[in-house]
Amino acid sequence: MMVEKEDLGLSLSLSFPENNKKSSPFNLMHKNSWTDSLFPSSDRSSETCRVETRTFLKGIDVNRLPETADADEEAGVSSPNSTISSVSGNKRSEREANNCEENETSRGISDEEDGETSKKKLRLSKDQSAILEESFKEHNTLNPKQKLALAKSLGLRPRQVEVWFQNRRARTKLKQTEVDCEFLKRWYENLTEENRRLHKEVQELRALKLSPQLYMQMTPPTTLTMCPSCERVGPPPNSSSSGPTPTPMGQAQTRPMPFNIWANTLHPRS
DNA sequence: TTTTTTTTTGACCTTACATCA
DNA sequence: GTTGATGTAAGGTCAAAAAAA
Repeated sequence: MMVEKEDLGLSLSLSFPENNKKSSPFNLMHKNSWTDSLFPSSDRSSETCRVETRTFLKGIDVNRLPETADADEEAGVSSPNSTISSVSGNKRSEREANNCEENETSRGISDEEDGETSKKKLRLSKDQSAILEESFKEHNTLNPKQKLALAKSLGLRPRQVEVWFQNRRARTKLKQTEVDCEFLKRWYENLTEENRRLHKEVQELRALKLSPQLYMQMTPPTTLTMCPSCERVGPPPNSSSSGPTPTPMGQAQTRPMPFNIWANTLHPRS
């Protein structure tokens, strides 16, 4: 039984660094992956095969093109728009069935072994995922050579690597959007609170102005200084408050607004 | 332990865009 | 400059598998 779940989930934060720095259609007849040629035994168990693959992969620089990118693999590079996948009118289910067959063959699972259940979806192994993740950290896109090399080193088809990267980019972006959204939400809440507080302060000041005697005896409830160059309201000389957190009445409240609110909190966008 | 629900993820489709001959 | 072929990014979707309830 294959239970290889690992938390390779996307982890994004408000302050993560910018660390990141795509076939012919599936050749369904081309079922011999390099894994097969490496591990030709037909009755080898999939686990044994994975262990050996793992051993083999140790020390492989997945971003380095292997010395010989064989012509068959090159021909196997596909794009999502490859003519056969989108024009030939293949039914999805047919393709998936065929792909599965191919995948399992490349993972060392024979057809006889899987029999009727050959429609099972491929699940990348822990090591394959880890290597893909590592590679993604270095480059979130792959040129054809990198894709080919990575596919070869992982025993996958270039198309699979391509798809993995496409999904990874999409899901990273989605996750980042959620983070951005959460940040904006908190920002909005703080602004709302600050606005409410300032309104209240204005009301109090107006009330005081109506009674001049009292007004003259009062110390200013708020001491604000204005930056002459940028014309932003800055903190008073003794203020220790920072950020948009609400402060009690009578204390200075400042919220320096950077030009780009993401600048110090989120990754720079391209 | 079994069943149901939710989440994850591999794969695909479509559209838009860029590049090249 | 135009056109067709090709490749990729991005957004959306589906569905199998795994995890959680």
